[in-house]
Amino acid sequence: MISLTEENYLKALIYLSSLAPGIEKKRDVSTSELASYLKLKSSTVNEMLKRLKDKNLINHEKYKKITLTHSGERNGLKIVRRHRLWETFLFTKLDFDWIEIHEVAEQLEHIKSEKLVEKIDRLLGYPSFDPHGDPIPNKHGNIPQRITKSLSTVKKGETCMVLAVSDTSKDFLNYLEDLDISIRTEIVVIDKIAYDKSVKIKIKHEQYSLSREVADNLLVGGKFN
Amino acid sequence: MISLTEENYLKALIYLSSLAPGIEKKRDVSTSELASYLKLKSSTVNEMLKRLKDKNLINHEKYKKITLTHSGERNGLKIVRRHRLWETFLFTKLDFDWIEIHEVAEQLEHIKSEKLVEKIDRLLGYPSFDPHGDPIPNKHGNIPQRITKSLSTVKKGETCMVLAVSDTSKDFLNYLEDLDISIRTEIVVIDKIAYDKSVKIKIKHEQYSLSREVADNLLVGGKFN
DNA sequence: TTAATTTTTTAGGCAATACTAAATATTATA
DNA sequence: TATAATATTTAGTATTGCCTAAAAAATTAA
Repeated sequence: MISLTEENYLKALIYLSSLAPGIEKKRDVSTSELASYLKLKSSTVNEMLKRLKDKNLINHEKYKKITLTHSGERNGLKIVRRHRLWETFLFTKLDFDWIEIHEVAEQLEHIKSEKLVEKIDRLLGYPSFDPHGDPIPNKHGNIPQRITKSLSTVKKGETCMVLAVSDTSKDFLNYLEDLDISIRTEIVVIDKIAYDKSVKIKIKHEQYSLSREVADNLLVGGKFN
Repeated sequence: MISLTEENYLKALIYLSSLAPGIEKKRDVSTSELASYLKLKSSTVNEMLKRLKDKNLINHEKYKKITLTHSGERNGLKIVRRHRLWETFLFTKLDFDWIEIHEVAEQLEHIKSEKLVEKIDRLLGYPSFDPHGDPIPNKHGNIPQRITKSLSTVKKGETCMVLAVSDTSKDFLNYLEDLDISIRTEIVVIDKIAYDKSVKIKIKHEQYSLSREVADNLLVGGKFN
């Protein structure tokens, strides 16, 4: 039996080792990195690492980096799956805002019932991506892939569609909401300013200028991707 | 902040003091009664009582009975509300069996989000009764009333409708499922056997004989109640 | 109404999960 | 390479929520 707290550690390890933006292939994670991500002290994390190792969920040698075992990865992905399915449910079935869904899903993801997850999955029509555009691992732990690129790389004159964001902070999501940008929003790149790498865009006949930082964090695909 | 464990104590107190079958008006609850209901030791319960008292959720004097404060009652009813709304959701929206819904709802009832509960309530069309026929307290803690009587009290020849059960054990629910009896099932009382107080009934042209015990635990109302 | 029984409370422990402070190991820098 | 800086581990503490065993109070019964 994996406790709620242990589940959160596994989820954090999955995120830091594979899912965080910019990670190409799996990377090992340090105790302090995990501690700072979870906002806990290293000593606390260290103790938990012992327990996770005893349960064969991670590999960890004294003073070395942490990697997930097969079982740890499988269990971690299960939690990611639940989290993203619940987010999708809250967004599409209960009309929660894009911004509110995360913290409720943080709780719902720990509900222990295989059947419940499968029923929700079916109710949603077996979605591959959540409302943030992130892929939902299937029940076997396979992660659907989709080709996305940063809005910064889109050429002048091209039209693209927002598929995901690489920053999910409240500040960023709120800003996007102000701009009326969400998943599946169509964006036309009108101009690219060489000086500060900012981008002039058009959304439904409204023009905006996005800073380089914002453009970097908007992941887009072809219009019919 | 009320912890998950504290919520379960409050829910148990609401049940034992007001909601358990056969309770007409509120009754005080003893430590040992609560302990045995929660399958915990009296000493454990005793400690928790101190915490609940500190939080002004119960009244409790040494060696005396326990009563809920206004705040304790309100909070307890909130949990009952959530439990019954989730049961209704699982049953009507996800096609869970009558029998499976309880233990999943036991987990879901602790999710902390007012908004989620209200959204689920709306999705369900603001139901007054859950799939077991039990009343769902509204957001102000008011409990809808419905006149029900035991099947044992129905006269020979009368038709009635199952509205609730006073035993929700797995054994009993399974037995009802075998008989194809669920909420809103119509029952015609064909005969009442004085000898053992058993009841001959008809459900959709099928005849059965129910023991006194079973008839006692089936709560019915008039056909159009 | 005293004695036996039951209930409640207290005392002392344990596991999970967090903390601070101190010790130790590793890595980086001068 | 020696030292400074950083990371990790250990040791000791706190809280929640559970336990057993024993003491104290209340209730029941002879």
